[in-house]
Amino acid sequence: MAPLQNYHVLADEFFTNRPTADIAQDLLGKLLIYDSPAGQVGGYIVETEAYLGTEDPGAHAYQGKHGRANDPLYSEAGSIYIYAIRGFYAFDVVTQANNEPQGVLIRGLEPAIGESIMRHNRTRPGFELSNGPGKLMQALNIHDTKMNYQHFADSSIKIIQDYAKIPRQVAQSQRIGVRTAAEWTDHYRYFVSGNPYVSKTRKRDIDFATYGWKTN
DNA sequence: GACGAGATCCCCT
DNA sequence: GGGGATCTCGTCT
Repeated sequence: MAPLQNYHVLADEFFTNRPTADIAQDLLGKLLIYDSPAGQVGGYIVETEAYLGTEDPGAHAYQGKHGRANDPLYSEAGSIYIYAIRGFYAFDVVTQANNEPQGVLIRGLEPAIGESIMRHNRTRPGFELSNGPGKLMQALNIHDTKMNYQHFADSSIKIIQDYAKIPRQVAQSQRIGVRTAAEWTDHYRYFVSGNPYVSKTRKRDIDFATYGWKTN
C-alpha cells in the first residue's frame, strides 16, 4: 500500500465508554501508521492485550501505582504510552477517562506501508519483523519515550479507521509475561487467529491463504 | 520447533 | 540494588 495522506484517525469515543477488553478486540485489523523521518510506515494490528488499571494485578497501575514512568496511562483516551522494558520499548493506547489508567498494548503488526523501510530498521527475516511488542517498535524505529502523552489527533503516530481489515476469527489467551495470582481468569490477550505476525505463533497454525482475514 | 539462560537498561507510588 | 507487559541465541529433539 502506498503512503496515505487522506484518512480519519479513530475518534476519542472509540477509546472510552466501553470496557477496555472490548476496545482491545476492536483494534484488531485497524491500520497503525507512523510518519517517521525515513517515510511513512505502518501495518495492521494483529495482536493486543488489555490492561485494566488499578484493580488489575498485571497492570502497571495496579493498586494505584503512579510515577513518572507510567504517568501517561493516567492521561486522556487516545493518548500514547511508551515504556521501556529490558532494553526494549513497547507501545500502548490509553483508554478510558482521565485518571483511569487503562490501556491496550499493541503486540503484533502485519506490515502494510513502507515495509522496505521497516525491514531496514529491523533486519530480521520473515515474520520476525514485527511479531512482538519490542520487535514492532524496532521495525518502526522508535527507541525512546518522546511521543508519550501525544494524542493520535496530533501525533505522527496514529491508528486510523480507514482501510481496516476484518478478522475471520478472534482468539484469546492469557497475557504473555504476566504473572498474577489469578492466571486462570486472565483472557485479556486477543489476536487474529492464523495470522503469522502474532507473537509465538507456530508455523502449523498459520493460515497462509488468508492470514486470518475475511477476504470478501 | 521447544526450551531456557543471559543480555540489557530504565525506573524506583 | 532489584525488578520488569522482552528478545536472541545455543542446545536438544
